[in-house]
Amino acid sequence: MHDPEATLRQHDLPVTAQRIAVLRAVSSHPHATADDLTESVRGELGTISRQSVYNVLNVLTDKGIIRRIQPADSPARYEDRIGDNHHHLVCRSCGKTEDVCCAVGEAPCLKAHSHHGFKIDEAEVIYWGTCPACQKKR
Amino acid sequence: MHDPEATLRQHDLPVTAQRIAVLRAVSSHPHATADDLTESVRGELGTISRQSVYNVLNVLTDKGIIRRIQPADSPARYEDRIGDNHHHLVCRSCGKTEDVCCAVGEAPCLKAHSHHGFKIDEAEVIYWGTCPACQKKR
DNA sequence: ACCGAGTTTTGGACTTTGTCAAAAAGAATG
DNA sequence: CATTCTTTTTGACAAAGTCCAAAACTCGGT
Repeated sequence: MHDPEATLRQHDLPVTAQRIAVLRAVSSHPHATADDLTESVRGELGTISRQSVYNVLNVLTDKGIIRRIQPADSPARYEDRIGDNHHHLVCRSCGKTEDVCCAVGEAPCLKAHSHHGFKIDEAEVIYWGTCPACQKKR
Repeated sequence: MHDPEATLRQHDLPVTAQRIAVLRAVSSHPHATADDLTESVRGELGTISRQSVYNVLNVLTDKGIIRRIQPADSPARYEDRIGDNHHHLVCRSCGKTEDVCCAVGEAPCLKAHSHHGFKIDEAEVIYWGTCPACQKKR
């Protein structure tokens, strides 16, 4: 995400300091939670309301500018990297999240046949495990 | 789940009316939420506290007797069917959840190489889409 | 069948994550 | 610049779950 301002204009979104800051924060802290991002934005802007962070994140998510991921037992996390069908690796004990490319060749995970009459539009894969740091701790 | 009582004893869990009822409810209402299950158990026992339902569900989940699934934007759901590595198909608009067998042959989804030093123990797949009923509605 | 020790269940307060709504402030167009 | 429409802010609220202490129950031994 090189130019947050341009990105906003491309999507017909009024440019505000809050949006620019949130966008930058998401970009530089992949997989951060709304809370993490609020912290980060406050460091840059001084203040921002909790609600605004949510507003911005929701708008950006709706426009497809960022992606929201919601692993079990964790608040939602946000990321910049979109449209490349990658998946996630989450640590059960600390929540650390990493990106992984689709492990099984050319996105076969998307080829699920339409089961039960559902119209499938996405296959979400989460690999659960323990991160190196947490492996040491125990 | 034919004999909830026997199942409890097998796992060294004291047998209580609440546990039997919750276990039966999970068995007969696959993918139900804690709230749904509370409803169902109240129909059978008359009363049960909200906390007890959570207690029981947590114990059963810890012991591996039932499985908890937590799709985004939905409260946790519980199921009986465990150990067969099946995945889920969730309707984005109504939350209806169906089981699907691993779509790509013999569980290749579990073969993710250990990335980033993580020790991976599970690959969770959720197929997102629209169920037949919700397709008609719009 | 009863007792006692140790678990469960209960009820109520509390926490976390997020949304709703109305008023104040700010961006963009002519 | 002024107007209009959107955003931001503030504060209340909602859903899902957990924490804690007291009361009730289960189970093993007698």
